[in-house]
Formats: sequence, C-alpha cells, structure tokens
Amino acid sequence: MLSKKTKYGIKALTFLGRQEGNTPVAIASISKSENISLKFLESILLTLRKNGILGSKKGKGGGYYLLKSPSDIPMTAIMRILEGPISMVPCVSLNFYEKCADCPDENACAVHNLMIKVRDNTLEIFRNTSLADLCNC
Amino acid sequence: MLSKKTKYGIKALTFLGRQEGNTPVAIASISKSENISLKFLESILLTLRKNGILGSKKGKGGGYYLLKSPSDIPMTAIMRILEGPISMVPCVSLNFYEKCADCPDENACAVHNLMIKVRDNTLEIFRNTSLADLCNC
DNA sequence: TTATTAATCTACTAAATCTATAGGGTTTGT
DNA sequence: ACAAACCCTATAGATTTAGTAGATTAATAA
Repeated sequence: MLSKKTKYGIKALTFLGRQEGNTPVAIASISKSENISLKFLESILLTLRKNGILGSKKGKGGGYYLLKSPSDIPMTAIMRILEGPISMVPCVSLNFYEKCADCPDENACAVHNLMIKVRDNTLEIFRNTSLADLCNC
Repeated sequence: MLSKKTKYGIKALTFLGRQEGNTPVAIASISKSENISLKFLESILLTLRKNGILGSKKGKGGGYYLLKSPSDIPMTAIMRILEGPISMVPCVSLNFYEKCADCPDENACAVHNLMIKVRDNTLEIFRNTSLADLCNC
C-alpha cells in the first residue's frame, strides 16, 4: 500500500503542475486545497526539494515550485523518492537492491521470479506516465 | 513492499506444493528447508488454514497440507489472505475498498486514476498465476 | 491401558520499525 | 516587521516480526 506521504506528495506535485506560470506556491495554500496536514506536507515538500524535483523561495511571496516541466518528470522518479523501491521485494529492485537473507538462490525462488513480472509491469506504467499526465485528469 | 509474512507464506505454500502426495508436513520441516523462524511460520500457516488454503493434522505424524491442487490456488487468493489488498490505495481496491478522507472526488483524483492502471496490471498477473506455476521454477 | 512423544493450537509479550503528525525555534528574503 | 521556508525534536499509534509458555490432540510404545 502507498503511504500517505507518497499520496500527498503526488497530489501536491499535481497541484503545482496545474498552476499557471511557475510562481512559488505557499505550503499552506497546497495544504488547504488538498486537505493535507500542514506540517506533514512541509516535510514531504522538503524531501522533494532535496531530491531535485522542487525549488523553493523563502520569505514573503515565497513557496515551492517545480524545477522542470511536468512532462519531464516521470512517475518513476517521484515514486522512488517518496515511496522508495517500486518492486515488492528488495531482491528484484533495480535501484534499491538487497539480497534476501533467507534465500540461497534467487533464480530458484518462486517469489523472486513472480515479483520480477510484477515489477516489470508496474515499471512500464510509471515510465510511461509523467506528472503532466496526472495533471490532465 | 511485501511483508515477510507474505513472502514466507508463499515460500511455504510452494514447498508444500512440491511435495509428493499430500501427506502432512511438519512446520519444523518447512521452517528448516526455507529458513523461516518456526514460530512466525506457525502463525502464518494458521491463517492460511483459517482461510481455507491449508488443512492440518495434529499429533504425531501431523502437519500441514494443501486442501486443493496447486493449480486451483490462484495467487490473488494467496495475496489477499496474506498481504491484504492488491491495490496500492484503498480507494481502488476491489475487495477492500475504502473512501479516501482527503479526496472529495475520486474520478478527479490523479493518484486514483493512476493506481487503477497499476492495480489492473498487477491483478492480471496474479489472476493468471497459480501456485502450480510457482512450484515449477 | 498408560506413558511418552510429537505435533498443532492459543495467548501473551516485546522489541523494533514505520507512520503521520505536532511543536517550536531558526533563517532568509521582501 | 513580517512571512515564509527550514530544521530539529518528540510522540502516539500502528504494524511487523518475532519470542515465550503452555494447552491440546493424536499416534505409538511400553
């Protein structure tokens, strides 16, 4: 299941992507529009900034804004930053690989082989979807 | 990410499905072969029994056994029992639906619409995979 | 028949981690 | 001065992943 962090993050990004121009939007503004706890949203936007998705401006008239065009932000990037691995098990993760402690041979592991299929399918969806696609719906 | 509960459960089921005949297999036997904590496995097998996947026999020579042929046990059933919803958000779940508190209109929610796609894809894989498929690999 | 043994079953506990915030203070720009 | 992001800490609650202790049941050996 998606964490609320990820869900809120995506909604916030979608909100930003729908803005006219690229002027900074205050956290409080997003928080209200999308019904997201202000302080929680704060930490979410911070991690998105630290990972190069958002820029921020301090002081009056400040806020957060997208660093790139929505069409240049693939869902894979967003998901990996907010939710972590796209795979359901670490041993099939491309970006967060970890060996299973209990599994002597990955290639003989039924879970492993099944989850590769799931990952490939999910990955294809996220690769072919950008933030721009989310904004138009 | 899959919980260890689910992962261990699938591995245990695969182990049972690979057995000759359908004589009961002791938990300890599965635990050793698959490197799973005995007591944890015990509780996992218990929930699989309570959900009609496994049968058990007490006393000497007892253990767990599959109630149906592996080819008649779809992954959807196993996943729903062990992991819960297949969807990434409750608002797109077929079997565990819940409305989002923060979302006034589901059809206008970008997360919702994206996750429907992911669910459909994952569901198709799980529907077309049975325990028997996992046993042969 | 009785004792032993092997196994599941039940219940309780617990550490560790994760989730989803809340609070308060700091810094920076207008 | 003010408004906004930034940063740090804490925390309640849930979930995960077990561990511990004992009860129950069934087969078997004495």
